[in-house]
Amino acid sequence: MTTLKELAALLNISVSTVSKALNNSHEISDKTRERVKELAAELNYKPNRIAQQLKTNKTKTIGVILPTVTNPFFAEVLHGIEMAATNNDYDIIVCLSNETMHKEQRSLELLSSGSVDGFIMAVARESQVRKQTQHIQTILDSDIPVLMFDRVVSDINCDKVIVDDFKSVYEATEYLIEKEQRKNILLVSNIEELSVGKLRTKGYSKALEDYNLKPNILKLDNAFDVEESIHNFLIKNNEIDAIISIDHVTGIVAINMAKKLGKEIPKDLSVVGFGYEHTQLLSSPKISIIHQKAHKIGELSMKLLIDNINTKDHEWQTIVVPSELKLSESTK
Amino acid sequence: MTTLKELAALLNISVSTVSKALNNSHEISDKTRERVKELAAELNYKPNRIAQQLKTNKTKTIGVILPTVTNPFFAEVLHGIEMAATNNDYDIIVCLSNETMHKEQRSLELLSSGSVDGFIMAVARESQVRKQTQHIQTILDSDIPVLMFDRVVSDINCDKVIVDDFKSVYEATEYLIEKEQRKNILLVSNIEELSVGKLRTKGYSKALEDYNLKPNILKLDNAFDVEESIHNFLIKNNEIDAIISIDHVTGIVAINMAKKLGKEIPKDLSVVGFGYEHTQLLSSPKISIIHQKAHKIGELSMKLLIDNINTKDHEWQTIVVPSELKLSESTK
DNA sequence: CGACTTATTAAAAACGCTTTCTAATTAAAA
DNA sequence: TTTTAATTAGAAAGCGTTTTTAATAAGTCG
Repeated sequence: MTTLKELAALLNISVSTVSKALNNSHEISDKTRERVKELAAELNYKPNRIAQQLKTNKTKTIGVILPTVTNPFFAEVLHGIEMAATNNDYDIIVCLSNETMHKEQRSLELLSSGSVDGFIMAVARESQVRKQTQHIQTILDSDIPVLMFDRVVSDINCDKVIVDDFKSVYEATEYLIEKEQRKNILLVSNIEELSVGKLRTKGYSKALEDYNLKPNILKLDNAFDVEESIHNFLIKNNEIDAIISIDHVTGIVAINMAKKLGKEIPKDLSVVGFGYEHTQLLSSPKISIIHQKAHKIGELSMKLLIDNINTKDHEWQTIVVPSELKLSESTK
Repeated sequence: MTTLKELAALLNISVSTVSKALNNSHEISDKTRERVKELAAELNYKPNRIAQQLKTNKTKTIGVILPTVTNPFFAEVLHGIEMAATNNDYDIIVCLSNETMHKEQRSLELLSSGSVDGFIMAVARESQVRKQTQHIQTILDSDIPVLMFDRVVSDINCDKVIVDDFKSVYEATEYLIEKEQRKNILLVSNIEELSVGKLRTKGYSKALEDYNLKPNILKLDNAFDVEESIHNFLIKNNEIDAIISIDHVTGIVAINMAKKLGKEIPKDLSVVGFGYEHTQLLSSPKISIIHQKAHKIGELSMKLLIDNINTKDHEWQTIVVPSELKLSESTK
């Protein structure tokens, strides 16, 4: 690795001159600037980024802490984050909490000692369920900006990018009631424990309440056999004429189970799930989905955080990214 | 942020003593060590990692360059990489090439100037197709270790972790022929363009050849409507009694289309696809899959790279991670 | 022509840490 | 008491940059 020192020695000038020349300082004459740049190019000189970071106290790196990356939602968000980072000349250090608090805490602690300029995170399930988020507040207290997305802690003050979970499910439910005249709408969920799960369920409940219908919720968070659970439930509750799944698996399973019971979709039963573009291809008929703009969430998060970092008096914002109801073949 | 200097000043001792005390040097007496550690704990001192990295010339960070992370295979690999990294006290900086060469090159260049101790990468499609991999060789030439997984450049010498694409499909095909007496086996693919796609197809072709059966391949790389294509194909080729899908989508679609045509699975038709744990839940009957040990690939890659970094005379290795045929309900 | 800018380069300090080398103190040995 | 060894602490150099300050040469002006 070539260093400034080496360049300086070879050119018989001082280190500072070399540095300034490479950074196009006006203090340096055109002639020496040329000489320096020429040699630098020849020796393929690249400034050592660690040294720069130490000196400037800026890393141009963001710590990204995700519960998991095998969930397509987080994968898509990560994609958005990475793209926005690249566009702004930032790198990302990715840590996976695996939904545990101690891993989340460990990553925050480790990276907060100089490695990153800020954090983007979705809170681990454990931290959220046990309401233990002191470790996050600690980071904020030491003046490192944190942005939370999707899974958010309400009593921590920071930038947030969230999804309109309540509203999107409310509207999907409303659609089934108003446009399709459904009366017995079942909600299926395997994420009831999560804050987003609760919000989505509330959207559903509120809609049913507003239309004087009776709610029906099938919780599968710890179900041993999801297929069988749904299958049995549908047998016992034959009056069900619509299903809303608030995760990206149980909706498709519900379609399969309903078909198995001889139900015609969407004639006898409508199904709406959560999902992404290619999710729809995995069921027949193709499932109607509530599509979260995961990529956009990632992109916006990164932009907002960078803005926060570069602005003196940045004020906390909460951005809501609306989801889109993408109707397909599993609804009328 | 508390620094060594501050601690030293408060304790009225020198910076070097503080440093040594915190690092448990034998040169420091128990008494002062105690004093130092106590104050450090009180002020929540954490050594600045950037400074450490500059001083020691080790970052304990690995650059991970992936074509994408929305493909479940790479997501799973990333998960494995991250876990192994954590277990060995390493961080990862993740870059996505989006399958383009210039992004891949940019990331390599940027990170190679001090930011990481090594790279793990799967070559971008563009680099692979155009056979432009000089930028990777450049990194190796500057003595930064690189490990390639899955998508590999044969004429670059470095550690490699690959999948037995040919063999796994050969054996799955063989299984259908020998154990299930299938005679008309169709291969469905939407990744025919990729090197892995070609390898998998070869495994299928070879098996059919060895058993004197006639191959039947349905390419859907650019299909406008995957469902319809498969549906129509099955109508026109009613003799098909088994399907192998070499991606993680078309297998499930095939199951759905076959059911639509009144075929009973697996009685009339067996289906084997590629996939991961939760893929199986998305079809009914649950699809039998060739399961790539993506997580293991990631884990092994990281371990091997770290070994490379810490060993003086490390010799290049190529590790093959066998895939597993996970039979489920879509086969007899 | 001496004081005063201006342009250009060099020197030095600093970022926060590790580590080697040196110095001082104490205890043990002679 | 002197010598030697062991223990402990400090000073200083250095990692590769950036940036502030100082130095030198050259040009400007009254």
